[in-house]
Amino acid sequence: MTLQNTRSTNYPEWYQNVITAAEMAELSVSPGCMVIKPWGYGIWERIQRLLDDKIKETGHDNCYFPLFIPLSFFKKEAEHVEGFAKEMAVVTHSRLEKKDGELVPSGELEEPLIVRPTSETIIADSFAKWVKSYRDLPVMINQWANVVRWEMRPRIFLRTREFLWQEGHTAHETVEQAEEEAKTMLNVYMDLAENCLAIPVIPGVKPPHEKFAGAVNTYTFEPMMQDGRALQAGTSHNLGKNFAKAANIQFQNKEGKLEYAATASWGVSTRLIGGLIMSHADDEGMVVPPVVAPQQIIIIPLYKDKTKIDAVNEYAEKLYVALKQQSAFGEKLRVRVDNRAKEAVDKMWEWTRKGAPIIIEVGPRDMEKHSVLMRTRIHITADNWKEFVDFDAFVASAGARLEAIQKEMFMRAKKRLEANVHTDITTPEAFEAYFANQNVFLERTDVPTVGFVRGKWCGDEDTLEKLKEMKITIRCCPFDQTGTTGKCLLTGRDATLDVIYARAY
RNA sequence: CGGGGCGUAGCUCAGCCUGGUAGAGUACUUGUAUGGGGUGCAAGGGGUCGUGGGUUCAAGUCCCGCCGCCCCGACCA
Repeated sequence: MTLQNTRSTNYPEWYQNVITAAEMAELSVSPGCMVIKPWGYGIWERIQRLLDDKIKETGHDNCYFPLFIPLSFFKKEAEHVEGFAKEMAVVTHSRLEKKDGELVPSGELEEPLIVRPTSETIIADSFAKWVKSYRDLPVMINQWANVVRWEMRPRIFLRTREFLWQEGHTAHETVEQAEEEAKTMLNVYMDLAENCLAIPVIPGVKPPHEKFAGAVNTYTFEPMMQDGRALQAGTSHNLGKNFAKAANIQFQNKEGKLEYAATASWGVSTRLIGGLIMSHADDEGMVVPPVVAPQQIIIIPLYKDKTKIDAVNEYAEKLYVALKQQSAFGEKLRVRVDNRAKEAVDKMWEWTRKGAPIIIEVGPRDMEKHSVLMRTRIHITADNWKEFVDFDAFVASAGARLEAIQKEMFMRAKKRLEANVHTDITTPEAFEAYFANQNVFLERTDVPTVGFVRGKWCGDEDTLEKLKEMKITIRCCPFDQTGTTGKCLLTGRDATLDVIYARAY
């Protein structure tokens, strides 16, 4: 089976095809929710493990807060509730009763419970109990959890009603410290994106109208998908004293005076997997960067000569054992022998669709030559798709090969990003003409493509309406501001702020 | 919540106009010939045709109600 749609013919359908073909996830019978299948969940587990280490290295500890949050908690921070009110799942009853043969909700709760869309409010409430003195600060915690946002138009991995994420929450003595925390964690995320997921990003700060509801500053990194759209992959917020005031997180400072703490929060979700797909997958299916691949090397024994099945199995096992002792990226290799009772060629294509970085086939011919047949996923469409490599030479080079694949994947994506951030659009007319085109696969040459535009923004109120009209968003104000004065791309007025304009998911 | 479309095998769909034994491709099982770039041939298993009612000797097909899903809008840290 090849994908029904390609990136060129139908990009959104192609995305769905990849997920199905790679057996990463499927839509559940429960509307708007997804079933994450082993290969997709395996990638999430890799992300979890790598990020969890970084979270702990930066001084945070894991803990767990309740799924249900009393409705009243959301009344405490006005902006916050406004940001989430339209997508909350509300629990109003505690049991079912049989009435006229129908099961109907009964036992109405005194106070409705919200299924957490995010946990700032309930965690702030605990922080208020935990923090009495400046000696109790900072509090630095993280939780791995599921959250629910009742999205109207779900898209698998990108926008589902329930998704998995981590949310870090911290409390500090000063707003400056909260600010530093937010920036530190943005750097952790960028490290994850670039060095683990091989996704280059543009970091920056969100403009005021795109901030997290209730935040002082929201930091973000914005990768570019293969159709030139941006995907908000992770954010980090300096919440200032807003949530502390709402939840009454107060402490006595060194002078003995009561002061409100400053808080920060940060999160990334399973949406990263959507970003991974749209950054790396091709028309043959998924391509997983070696660092996050649940299995990095797949060994497929060839059984065409039935008299040699045992010998081939033994040969495959020998290769497996040898590879398991090798390392890449400072970890032992993850290798699997696929000896399921399926045709070898079917297994080979299955792992191709799943995007395993290296697929090895071993058969009687290889045993004689003491070699293996190697194929790297990122070169699947090249002419020299297969390579016979000496057994020992392959074992010795396996780690380095995976590291080279990781690097090449990152460079490919970086090249694409750099080639599609346009800085030569300087007038509102040129801006409108550019975004009049649709977002399509960036490698198409038959139609205009659309990427990011980096240009000036005056920040005036009337620009927001125009953005909405054009369905363009300001992704971020990049950290590397030029400081020059130019014309706002929306109004033509003088402006000095550089921003990234793009269509987004 | 407005506009449009669709519910038939695990999946993609035909059959409906013009009522008369439930179909194809694919996937799955078995056999066979194959086998290092996606096999060929043969046989087989799998369906309350979304749901409730109506018309009829007879309903997947015609009529009415309901439910669900998809697309376009609105909405979307």
